[in-house]
Amino acid sequence: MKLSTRGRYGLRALLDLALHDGEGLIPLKDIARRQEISLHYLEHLIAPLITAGLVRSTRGARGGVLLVKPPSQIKLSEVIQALEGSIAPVECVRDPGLCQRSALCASRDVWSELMEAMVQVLDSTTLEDLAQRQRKRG
Amino acid sequence: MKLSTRGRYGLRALLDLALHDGEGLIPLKDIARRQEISLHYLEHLIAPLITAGLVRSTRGARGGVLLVKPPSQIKLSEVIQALEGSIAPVECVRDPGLCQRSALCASRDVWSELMEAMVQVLDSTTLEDLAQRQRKRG
DNA sequence: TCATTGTTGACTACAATGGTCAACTTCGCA
DNA sequence: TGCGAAGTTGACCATTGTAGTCAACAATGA
Repeated sequence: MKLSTRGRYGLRALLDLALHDGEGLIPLKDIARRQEISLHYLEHLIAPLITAGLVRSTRGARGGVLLVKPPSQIKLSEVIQALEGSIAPVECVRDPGLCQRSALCASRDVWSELMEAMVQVLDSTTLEDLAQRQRKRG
Repeated sequence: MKLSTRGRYGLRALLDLALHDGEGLIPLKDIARRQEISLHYLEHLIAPLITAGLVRSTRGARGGVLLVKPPSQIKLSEVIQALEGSIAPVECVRDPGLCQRSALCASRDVWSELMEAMVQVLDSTTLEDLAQRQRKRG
C-alpha cells in the first residue's frame, strides 16, 4: 500500500504551483529546483496533470505551467487519481466483474470500506488547505 | 496505492482459517484448493504470518496450520501489517528522519491523515467480523 | 531568427511481484 | 524403526512497474 514517487512528487509540484498561484506562468525549471525533483522526471509527472485538466501549459520562451482552477477548488482526490490512477486498493472494488467471487467475497467489503475512508480524507482537503499550512511554516 | 496479492491472498487464507476455527490443524493443501491459490505460493504467504505470531504450524503427517488467537481477537491491521509491512503510504510518516523536509512538509500531513483513516478501518474489523459476513452469504 | 521552454517517446537500470521447483525437516503411524 | 505425509526453506525465473535519462522536436516571444 505504498504511494509511488509519482504521487509524492506530483503533489509537491502542484503544491508549489498553488503557492505561486496568480503569478502567471511558472517554468518547470523553477519547480524542479525548489522541490528538488529532476526536471526531466518532472516533465513526465506534469503530463497526466495536463490530461486531467488540472494544469495548463504554454511552451516557448517565457512559457510554463499554471493551475487551471483556483487551489481551493482542487481536491486532493482529483490529484491522486490523476497521478496514481484509481484509489481503489484492489481492482474488484471498482469493477466487481473482474472476479467471480465478488458477490460472495467478504474481503472485498473491507477493501471497499478502506477506499471509502481514504476518499473521504482526500475529498475533504484541497490544494489551498495545503498551501495555507505550508505558508504558516515558512 | 494498490494492494499486492500478498495482502489479498493472505487475508483470504486467514479468513479460511477463521471459518474453520476450532477444527484443529488445517492442511495448507485444503486452503489452497478452497481459495484457489497455488499451494507453493501459499507457503510463502503463510511464513510471515507465522513470524508475526498470528498462526501456528505443525508439520509431518496430519500436520497443518491454525490460528493462535480466536478470530475475534485478530484485527485486520495486524494482518495487513504482517503481510504488507507498515501501512504508511510513504515511509516518512513512520520515520520523519528519512527526509529533511519532514518538519516543513505539508504533504506529509496528508499522508499522515490518510494512514490514520486506514488504520481506523483496519483496527475496527476483526477476522471474526469477516467470517460472520462470509457465513451469511454461503 | 534564435534562445527558451514544454512535448514526446525511446531507452536503461533496478527492484518488486508472482510464481515454480527441489531439497530438506519433522512428525504420525504401521 | 522406517515410510510417507506435510510443512519449511531458499534458490531461481519471468514479467511488470518504477525511476530516471536523453535526445529530437515543436512552439513561442523577443
